[in-house]
Amino acid sequence: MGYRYFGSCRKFTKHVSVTNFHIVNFPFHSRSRQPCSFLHSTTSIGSPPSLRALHGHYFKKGSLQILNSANYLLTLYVKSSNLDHAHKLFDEITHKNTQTWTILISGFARAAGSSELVFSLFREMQADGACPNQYTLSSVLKCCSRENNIQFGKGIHAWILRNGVGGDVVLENSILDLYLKCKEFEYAESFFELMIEKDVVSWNIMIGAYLREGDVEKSLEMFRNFPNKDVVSWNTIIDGLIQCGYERLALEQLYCMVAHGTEFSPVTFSIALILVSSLSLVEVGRQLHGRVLTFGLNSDGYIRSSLVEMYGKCGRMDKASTILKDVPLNFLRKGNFGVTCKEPKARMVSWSSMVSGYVWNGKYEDGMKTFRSMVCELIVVDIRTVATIISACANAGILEFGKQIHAYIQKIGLRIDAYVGSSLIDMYSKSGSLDDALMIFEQIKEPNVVLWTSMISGCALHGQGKEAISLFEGMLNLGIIPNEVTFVGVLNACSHVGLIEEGCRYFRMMKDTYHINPEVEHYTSMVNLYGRAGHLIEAKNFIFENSISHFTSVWRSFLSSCRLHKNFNMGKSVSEMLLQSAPSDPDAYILLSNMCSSNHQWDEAAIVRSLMYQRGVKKQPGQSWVQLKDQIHSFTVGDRSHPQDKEIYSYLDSLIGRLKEIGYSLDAKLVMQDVEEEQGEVLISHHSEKLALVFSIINTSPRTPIRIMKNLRICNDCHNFFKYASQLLEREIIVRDTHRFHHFKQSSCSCGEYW
DNA sequence: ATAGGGTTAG
Repeated sequence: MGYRYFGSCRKFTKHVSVTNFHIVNFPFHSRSRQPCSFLHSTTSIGSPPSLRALHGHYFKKGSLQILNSANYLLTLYVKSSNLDHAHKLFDEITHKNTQTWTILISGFARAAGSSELVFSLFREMQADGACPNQYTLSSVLKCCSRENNIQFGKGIHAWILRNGVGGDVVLENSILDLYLKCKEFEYAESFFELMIEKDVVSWNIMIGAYLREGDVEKSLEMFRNFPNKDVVSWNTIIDGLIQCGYERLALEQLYCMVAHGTEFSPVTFSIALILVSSLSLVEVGRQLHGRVLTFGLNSDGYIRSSLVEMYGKCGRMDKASTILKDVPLNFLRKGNFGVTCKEPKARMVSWSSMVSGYVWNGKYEDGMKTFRSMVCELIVVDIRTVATIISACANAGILEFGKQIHAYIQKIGLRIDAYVGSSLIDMYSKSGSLDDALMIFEQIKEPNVVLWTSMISGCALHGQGKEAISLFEGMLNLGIIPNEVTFVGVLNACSHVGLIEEGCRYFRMMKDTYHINPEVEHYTSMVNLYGRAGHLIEAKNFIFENSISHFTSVWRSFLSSCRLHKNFNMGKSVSEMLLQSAPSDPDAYILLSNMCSSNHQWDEAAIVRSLMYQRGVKKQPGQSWVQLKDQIHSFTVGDRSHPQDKEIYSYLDSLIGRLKEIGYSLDAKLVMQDVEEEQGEVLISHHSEKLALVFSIINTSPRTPIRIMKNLRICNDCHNFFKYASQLLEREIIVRDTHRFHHFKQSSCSCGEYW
């Protein structure tokens, strides 16, 4: 498994490491009965055209005024998601009864974006003299809880109390859900306590609500103490744990579920597939796939989309593509309404997972092609799906593709909300175009904390510390409450430009004013802040005062600072700790070895390197890529596979010569001791970013900025090389490495020599 | 008729 850029990961880090995770056979029960009986019980009713024929027939006979026939037809329209036709038929019915109103209201209540219609229908219903029953009320309540309309919901609750319709467990569950979704927890809890009859749904609602709030302990306790768990209870707890970031706990619960003898539902499969793909348990994923096929569940659109995502994340795009295209033939013919109404959504998700999958796997051209065929096949994407794709582009740093999607959004007239806005800002700033990011930021009408945070983090990434801070202050002035992610951005911004006092002040503000417990990112940023400024003793004290010496990223940052400030004694005394706590982290060895080399301790550097090889620790191969028109050109060190190979190498040689004339020198010691490369042959002159640079020079017009992405930190020599190149060629060179952007201009770099 | 399946920022 190679390293990839994951949309869900923090910064440009590698995928979660699961090397110490045992792959075991998934303990499915062999005595499984029909796991998903409802798939077989779905009634098969005619397709929409035949419904319209039936409608015409009834209309001619005048039997639409016979309520039973009219209501029956109305039900058929609603069940087949033909809400427009249902509404027209509804208007034709002159004498409506409670059932007529209820069928239409519950139909619209299930659909998204029709809440206003539901509320007005409900008012008309009462004005018409029809009395709402429990079904009507639950439907309207569902609508309220989805739209967070507590006002209208409370009105209904009051109406229920006034009219004494209460006491029904289903209705009370709807009320409970409403208060929980609207975050009125105290009231909801006492309501739950006072419910005379609680069923499994009531418990599931409570457990799900605690998980949405991130209260894992409370929900787990409730879940464990509840004896009558059903499959939804398990699904709720497993999915909730995943959402809260407790993937392993979720997997544990999945195994418990099997041990408990609870059969999987289609939802379980869907959740389980996403879970195993985020843990990279490919083998378990394949077993699940087999199980899905055994049960004939591959016709479920949601399951197919989870399979596409799983294979995409495992790098098996071939498999993902097969699943995307192999829609079972019997599927559309079956006229299975339960499935059809979900199908467009599921198709959309599958296609977008496919696009993101290609991007994650570095197959950008395939990603773009897939996106284009998706548009050609008239698959409508919603705003949130687009956000996912843009986020994948952001992590890959593929500006051109991101721009195309941005253009597509504008073309189809999707309103750019805070969701898509944040992903666009992230995409533009991670692709090196901070100006475009700022432009988006200014366009968004309803900003939220995520939007501000993406802009702040974008500035931090480009070393624009002052701008990040003024944005942050502006956000506070608007009364937007920062969260832990916002502070990561602010602290990073401070550390990138050495604003120690401000950084310390914001760190205190985070703890004291906003009561946010610092996480490893905040601590690392603080250590970076002190270390970069040369306050190594403060950094070390900070590490011990906060008992954060078990975090490897903290030591990594500290070691970088030791190297920067040439404090070798300090560096060596901590590097052992780093090696101990992270014996399989290649960066630890490289940092230590580089530091020894810089201090002319060649023997020690060699020892560190051989230790690394002995322990089987492998450095991830360096890779740089640039985008030219529609194509991504990717290079590894000493790469000779590019069609323009000869041209690139001869230009590179002459460029090295010309740069040497203006002062560039290749540090011989660095060449000898360079451990960035493990191939034995020293190829520092042919590092991937140099190849990418030369390729761009050859293929683009003079003076246009060059943007290069790299999956590792840029090395000392390349950094130096690029500075001279920017001077000689009078071009701006923008390099994104794993930590930040470097803007090379007129022989200097925006990072101020610290990275 | 009530609960559960992909959703932006580190």
